[in-house]
Amino acid sequence: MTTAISDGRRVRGDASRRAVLRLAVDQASLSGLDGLTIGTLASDAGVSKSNVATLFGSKLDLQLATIEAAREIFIDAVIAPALAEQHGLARLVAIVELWLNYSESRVFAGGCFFRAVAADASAKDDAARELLVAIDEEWYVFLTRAVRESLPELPGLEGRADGPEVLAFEITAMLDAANIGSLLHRSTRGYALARAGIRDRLLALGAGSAAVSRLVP
Amino acid sequence: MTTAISDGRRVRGDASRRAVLRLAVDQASLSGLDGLTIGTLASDAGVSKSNVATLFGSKLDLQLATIEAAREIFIDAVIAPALAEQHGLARLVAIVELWLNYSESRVFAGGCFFRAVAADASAKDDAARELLVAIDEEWYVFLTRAVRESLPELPGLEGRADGPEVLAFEITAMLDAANIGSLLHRSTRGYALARAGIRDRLLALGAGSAAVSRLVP
DNA sequence: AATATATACGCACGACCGTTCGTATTGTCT
DNA sequence: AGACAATACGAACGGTCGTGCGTATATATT
Repeated sequence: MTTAISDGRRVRGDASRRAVLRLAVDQASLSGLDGLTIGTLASDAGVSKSNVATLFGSKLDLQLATIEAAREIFIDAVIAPALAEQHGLARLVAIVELWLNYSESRVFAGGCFFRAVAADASAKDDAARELLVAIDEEWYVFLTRAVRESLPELPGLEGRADGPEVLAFEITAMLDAANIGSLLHRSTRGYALARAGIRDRLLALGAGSAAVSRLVP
Repeated sequence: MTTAISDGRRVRGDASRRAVLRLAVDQASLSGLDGLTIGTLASDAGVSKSNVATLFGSKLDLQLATIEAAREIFIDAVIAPALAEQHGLARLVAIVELWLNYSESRVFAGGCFFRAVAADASAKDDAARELLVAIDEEWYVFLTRAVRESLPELPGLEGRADGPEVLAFEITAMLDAANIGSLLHRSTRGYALARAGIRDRLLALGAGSAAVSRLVP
């Protein structure tokens, strides 16, 4: 009589899945989706290996659930707070600052989850890669829209049909470079360079200095 | 009587090492330094597993040799041809174009070798990571010097002490973003965006349009 | 109350991992 | 010529991987 999805009974199981996934996203952000192993995960979570296996069915399903969990954490850390800002340049600047904070504060132990697993996944050809591609396109749509909504405050971008796309590409590039640099060199220099580079870019496009004041090291 | 390094006898062994390493760099560029396995490598090379093991001593030494081999291939593909260009903006533009070609033509099967293995290695704490950090710093020194030698042709960069460093960071960021994008999305769109972004950036800094004419999709 | 479902466990399987033996062969040096 | 070092191989080691099986328990549905 109830719907096919009967969550009532699965309260215990969902709690277990959530606890395992919280460890999984950190482990995957450090070692990639292949470095994510059921045995290590079970040991860290204090449960049996076969339990983790039955909870997620297969390794691939575990990877997919891990990616989805990381996506929700990312939304909570960056997307949702940015949407709380008002339209326009203020939101665009907020996205940049929130993203840099998301990377620098190590919401995931290995920095940005999606950059950490992209290298491993891009060489494969399974559902995990497809999901990551979809999430990446989702990000570009979100960021490009934020740029487009800032056009009135970025007069330098007028008359260029691909202006928003190029700027979204440049911003993403610098965010990723800051993330990678901080992981590889174990310093915060990349974050300062990204803030300086993006701020200069926005100022060159005619942004008001007050609007970009959030982007200072 | 001869030097301690007697390469004469090792001709056969060196040839074997080279053949294995040529496969190793491709495999590592696709699967990372951890995905590089002695068994698969031996199978692909048509030799025994124990042979590969004895040729390189240990897994770590194999990884280090693979990184060194990739470094030399990268130098041949990008650094050396760029140094053949004259000083200044021409060389800087050549570096960008050579790098994009190096990534797009898949000199390594998995795109840029160093970006592919950086994710896995940055979470570890061994000699492989140190070597990759040193190579990355080597790259930044090289690129920053090329920017500095272009200062007379980039008047927009005057008066900014950290100008060359920021520009080198931005260029590297866009090159990496093009590389990652082409691998994840399996399209060449990222390369066009990187060429457009870097060209616009150089033009905005006062570069002559002739000097950057190489950067067109 | 009876049945079905979802956790959770222990156990074992085949496969692959990196490493290490013993051994044969080849090339280099004294 | 003889001693020595470097390839190359086959075989086996302990370890971990993902997966499947049987079983016990707790919850939900009938």
